[in-house]
Amino acid sequence: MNWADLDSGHCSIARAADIVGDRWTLLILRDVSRGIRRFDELSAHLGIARNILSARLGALVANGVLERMPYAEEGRRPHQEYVMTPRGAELLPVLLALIAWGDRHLSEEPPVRAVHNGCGHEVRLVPTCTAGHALTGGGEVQIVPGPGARRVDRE
Amino acid sequence: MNWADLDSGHCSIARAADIVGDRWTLLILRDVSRGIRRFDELSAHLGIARNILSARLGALVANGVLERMPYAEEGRRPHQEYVMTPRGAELLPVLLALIAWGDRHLSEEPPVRAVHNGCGHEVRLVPTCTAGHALTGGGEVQIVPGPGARRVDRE
DNA sequence: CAGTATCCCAAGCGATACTG
DNA sequence: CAGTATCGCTTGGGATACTG
Repeated sequence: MNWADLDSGHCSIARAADIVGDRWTLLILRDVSRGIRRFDELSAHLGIARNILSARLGALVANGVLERMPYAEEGRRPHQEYVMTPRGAELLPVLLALIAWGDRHLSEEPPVRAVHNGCGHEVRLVPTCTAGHALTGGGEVQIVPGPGARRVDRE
Repeated sequence: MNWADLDSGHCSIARAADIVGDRWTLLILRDVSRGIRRFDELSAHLGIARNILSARLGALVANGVLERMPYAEEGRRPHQEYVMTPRGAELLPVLLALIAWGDRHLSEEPPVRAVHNGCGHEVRLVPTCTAGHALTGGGEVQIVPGPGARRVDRE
């Protein structure tokens, strides 16, 4: 099989990157997942322009990653919040992987940590082979085409 | 502690996204990790403009993610290859996480798979708490500031 | 409070031509 | 083969003002 014939654009990485692969989206998801959920809070914390934030939130809602919900707590004015959908919550490993790499290679001390809600201990991503082997992480993994791979049309 | 006071820009996610968070870089790393390592091969497979590819490769080398190596196999003209550094190899979990999410939510059938070199079985990322709890993945993880977090200067 | 509406700039990108 | 050099377009993004 010729690797070079596999359509690069239909790869899951490419598709996922189309949704979360811009300068702000991952940071929005980080903030939402940590409890910053209102438009003005996000705007202030991220330092993002309001129109851009609006566009990003709209796209994330359209892609089913976030959901926009009206909140009405008693004694306060009602307001909107953006919350993770299940699909959005499943993006967490992406954030964890970036945190792990950034902590290890770009900082002396970790600026953020990921912790288990229950016990408060740190959470790591352990690459595990379905045959049960734990992978230590040095060139043991290879990315190969799956059943959904497409070939590029060529003559 | 006031979450909103933590400097969003010094987060590891933000720093990592500065390096890998553009439209092409993750795809370049995917290709390099799968054995597409020469300039023209990458250019052809990705469909990226040559000047952009040049810029991206240069940045990745500058950031210590890739290394540029001259290759001289006998019988063939010598050429250049880009190979993963150890630092680059540690980005693999990011790719795995994106693949997992994209496969699950953006495709019917997985266009790419990650497999263990030794046994050929699929590799998954299992979020694991250092206390030993395996996490099933529904809202059990929280992102919190670490020791290296900085506060924003405000009056 | 939660956005839209404008305006403008800069970066990213694609296409193409050229070079050691 | 492995890039660099230009050019021009298009998008992302910042700043600001405005609205229900």
